[in-house]
Amino acid sequence: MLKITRKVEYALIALRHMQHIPKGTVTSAKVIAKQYGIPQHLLAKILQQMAKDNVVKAIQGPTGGYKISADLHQISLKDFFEKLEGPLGLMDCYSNSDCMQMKSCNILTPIQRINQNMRDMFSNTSLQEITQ
Amino acid sequence: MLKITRKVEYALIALRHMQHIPKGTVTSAKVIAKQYGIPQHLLAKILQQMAKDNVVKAIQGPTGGYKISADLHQISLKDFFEKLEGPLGLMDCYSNSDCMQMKSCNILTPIQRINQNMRDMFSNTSLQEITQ
DNA sequence: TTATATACGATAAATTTTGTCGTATATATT
DNA sequence: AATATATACGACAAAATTTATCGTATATAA
Repeated sequence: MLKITRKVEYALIALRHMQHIPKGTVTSAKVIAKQYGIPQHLLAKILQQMAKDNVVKAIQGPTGGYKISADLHQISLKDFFEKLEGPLGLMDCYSNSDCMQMKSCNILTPIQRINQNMRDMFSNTSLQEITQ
Repeated sequence: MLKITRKVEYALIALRHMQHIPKGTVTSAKVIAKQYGIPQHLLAKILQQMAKDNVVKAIQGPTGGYKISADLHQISLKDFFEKLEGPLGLMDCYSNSDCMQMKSCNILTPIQRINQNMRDMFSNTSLQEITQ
């Protein structure tokens, strides 16, 4: 429970890697995958998704790869997580709301408080802080 | 990602229920399960685990059931979560440490900071606050 | 032209979560 | 004493989610 997924983990590893090489340099999914022991194809897909989300920029062809294109100071961890994994909530009822137990549930309000605390925490942390 | 499990959810629902009935009253797993639409057998097991953890007390036989036995002010949400689900960490490397990528991992330190924030947050919230 | 990279949908494997079943034991009630 | 109802608990099964693989298409530098 309360775990981040490998998807997010791999994304963070890749970002941190790219942040620590000369600016503008391009790195391929293959190189990163090898260096950190990540399944190459899987990492590629994650990078592709980050490219769609305008976090990184993809360059095709040989000598191609990815480089960071966003200002990581401007992206909160919450936004980043939600780009990759969808709405952030301790329970599904915050995104789904088709829970059958809705009317009888007695912990909705209290859980909402914890949930908000968690969201605030991730909102107040920038991607930059993690990958720096 | 970052979800609590139904196990924890059911446990909280049961606790909150017991907190809102006359003190000393006993409630059976069956009654709670029916009222909140929870699988009875599953809830029973969770209550049994909480009994082992001295959060609730079990009374056997007909007219038996469970009642809260601990001072919920004294139990942090972190401790409660860990009683039910084991060590709390964003990633397995905090409890396992047999991760093959340990030496090449570049996000260990940064993730540790987030992890600590999360643990602090749950340490500073009592079960009472949630179930009151 | 070739080699190497991204793009992306389909599918499979693995893991974790969630739920069920059967049997044993305790005990209040009749 | 017999019965009904509750907890106790291990084994197992179903479901859901996460993680990984595969195949094919496209872009582009050399």
